[in-house]
Amino acid sequence: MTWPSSATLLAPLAPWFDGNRRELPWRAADLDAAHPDPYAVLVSELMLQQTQVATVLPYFTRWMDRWPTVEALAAASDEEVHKAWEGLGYYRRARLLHAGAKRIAGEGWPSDLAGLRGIPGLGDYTAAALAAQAFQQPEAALDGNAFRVLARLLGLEGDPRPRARELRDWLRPALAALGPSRLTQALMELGATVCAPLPRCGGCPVADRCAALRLEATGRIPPARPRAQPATSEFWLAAVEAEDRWLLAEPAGQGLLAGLWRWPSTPLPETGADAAAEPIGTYAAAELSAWPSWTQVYTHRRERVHPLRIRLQEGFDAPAGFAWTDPGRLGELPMGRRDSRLRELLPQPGAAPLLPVPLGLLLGGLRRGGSPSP
DNA sequence: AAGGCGTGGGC
DNA sequence: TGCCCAAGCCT
Repeated sequence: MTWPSSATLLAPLAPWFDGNRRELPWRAADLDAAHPDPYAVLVSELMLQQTQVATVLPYFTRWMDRWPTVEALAAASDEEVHKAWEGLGYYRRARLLHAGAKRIAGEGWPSDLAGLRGIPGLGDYTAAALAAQAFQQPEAALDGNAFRVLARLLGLEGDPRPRARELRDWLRPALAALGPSRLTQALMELGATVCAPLPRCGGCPVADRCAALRLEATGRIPPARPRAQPATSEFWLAAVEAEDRWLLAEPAGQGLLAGLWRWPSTPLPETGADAAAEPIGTYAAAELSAWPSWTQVYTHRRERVHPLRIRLQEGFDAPAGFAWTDPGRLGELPMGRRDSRLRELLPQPGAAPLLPVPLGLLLGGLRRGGSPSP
């Protein structure tokens, strides 16, 4: 089918956005000029990948306060970058942003979309978002919001993402006519606040021309994406203390919780396994206590976490991949939510464990240099 | 190219 | 409680 002209169809979005936009710290006041701080846009875009605005706001403010320029970020250490990202999730973004800042600090900003696309962490969407919002180039940034808005307006059945090239070509005249930065942000803002998965069409400036609304198909367009719900597995998560130091797994280079410090952990033994009965032996735990468990949800895993504190009378050499850590440094280490949650529990009194603790398994594995598990 | 990668909010 | 989703990217 033939679509109407993008500039005509989307024209009401420009005045709507000028009158309804949220004030966000990375947004330029003047939407018709080049952005005064492309670095701010870069930081915000990386933080906003798969993350809601409300979650990002405090992180963004702290980040820009600490590293106000791309050069400042380039000079930061990996550990402090991860610490500043702590709790935000998808930590690879922090490493990619750090790497991207180093490149930009050394080589300057790329002048076009292809150059931006080559910066670590910038995919099709983010590179175009930067080109449009920071540099006023008529590049179409299609994120989940834009895909949803355009799919509904045009009445596209099925997943709109495979039609990205087609949609970008169609969108280009409207970007030039309405302003690249303005239209890019208007599309996303409309998707985030009005044309949400559950839409509020009463407040929509383009409801009069929306194919999905006309067809009463906003519930079907775009279609929801199927997701697998993995089974839950159970783990002990152990704060092991000896001679006033804590045993921690050092950051891994890849995989779940890469770049972050973790407490030792081990799966709960199968019911009836011998491990639970294994003697503590020479480890001589002076104190053993537990806190209530919780369910830790990741994208592709669910863990039932049983937090535990073990104080030993004597230490032992940290196995490969582990390190004994001074209490004063504990708070400086970047951790994921699971591990920071146990760190926060430490000052609180625990109780006697309700489940049999496989101390032999856990400590034996550690003493033999078992690989750190996430 | 399908799956891995975190966390919190809304309903 | 459980399920869906969120300004995606990388391999």
